Amino acid sequence: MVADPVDRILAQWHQERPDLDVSPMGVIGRILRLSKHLERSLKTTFSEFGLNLGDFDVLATLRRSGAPFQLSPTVLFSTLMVTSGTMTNRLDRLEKAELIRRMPDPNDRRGTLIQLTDKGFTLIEQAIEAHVENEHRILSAAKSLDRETLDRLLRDLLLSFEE
Amino acid sequence: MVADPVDRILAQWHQERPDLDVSPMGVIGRILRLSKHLERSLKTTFSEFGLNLGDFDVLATLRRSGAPFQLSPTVLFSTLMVTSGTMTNRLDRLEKAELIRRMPDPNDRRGTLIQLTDKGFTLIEQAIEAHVENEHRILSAAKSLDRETLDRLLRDLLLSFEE
DNA sequence: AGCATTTGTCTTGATGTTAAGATACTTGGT
DNA sequence: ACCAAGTATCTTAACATCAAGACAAATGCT
Repeated sequence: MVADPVDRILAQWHQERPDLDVSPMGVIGRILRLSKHLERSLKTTFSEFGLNLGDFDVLATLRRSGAPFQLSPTVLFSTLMVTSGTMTNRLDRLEKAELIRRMPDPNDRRGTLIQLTDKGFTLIEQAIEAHVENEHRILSAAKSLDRETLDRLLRDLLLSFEE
Repeated sequence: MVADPVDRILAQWHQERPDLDVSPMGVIGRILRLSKHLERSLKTTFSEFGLNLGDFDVLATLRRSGAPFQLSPTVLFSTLMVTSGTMTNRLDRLEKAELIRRMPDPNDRRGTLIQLTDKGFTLIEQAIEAHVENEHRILSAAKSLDRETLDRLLRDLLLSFEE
């Protein structure tokens, strides 16, 4: 077995605090570290389209929601696990770039509907293709990875948070 | 099989863009989303000790490095995957809280050694126990999770970034 | 030994995120 | 129909992070 940085961390803790059962650090530490690597990789692709990760997420969420490509800010910020203030900020930015537009919600005068503009649609259509290609490249670097099993186990864990 | 949020995202993309093979989004999306959940959970514990995640990481790295609990800023920021500026900022904060101290590196006049103070040692000693306990609680929420297999697969993937 | 390159740390300015709260509107109970 | 409670969005201020670069000291090449 080849050791990774997390194995070295576990070995240090075992040395220093043999009384602690640090085994959960394996799974948790690896997920946290992987997400740093992943965000770093993904950023590169997004920046080619003038987007950061958060802005991409907003556009992609609108795009995959299907025609007419509109969702409320509340749906967006709760889907993406950010605060409402963060979403206001993102939407301001995207609106200024003319990638989305804000429209009054006809059914709720408090509400707003966020819609992809044509420009936004065209951009995310290209960005998602580059993004998916990039994701393929990233995973193919782990040659013998059993992706299906990993997927299933991650789902198990994720469901323990989401239900 | 129970669907998680990522399954729903994949289904939407399949509907909207059947031409794209979005399968890598499964693994990658879950890792990113899990890390958000995890960071949220871990934060709660750290804040009981007046720490944020980054500060905890610095103290824990020093603690597990063993006596005399000192490392250079460069070792710290490269271990923790942050920029040097971020580390300066964290160290300023921790120094002001008297949890670490900066000492000149006797072997390199450009360099600094960061050392845990007694106060820092005592604090991280308590925090790490609460943290590990919290991690056990988090993982035990996924009752039938095959943690060993998940650990191995995550290591496979992590190694593809770290080598 | 001398000089160009690299390394270690910090500074600066910009940016994205958050928590807390303000405001306007809607909903549900009586 | 009224009103309390809840909801949708935005505002504000504080904060952590980053990229770029400044500076001093160490290293390595000739």
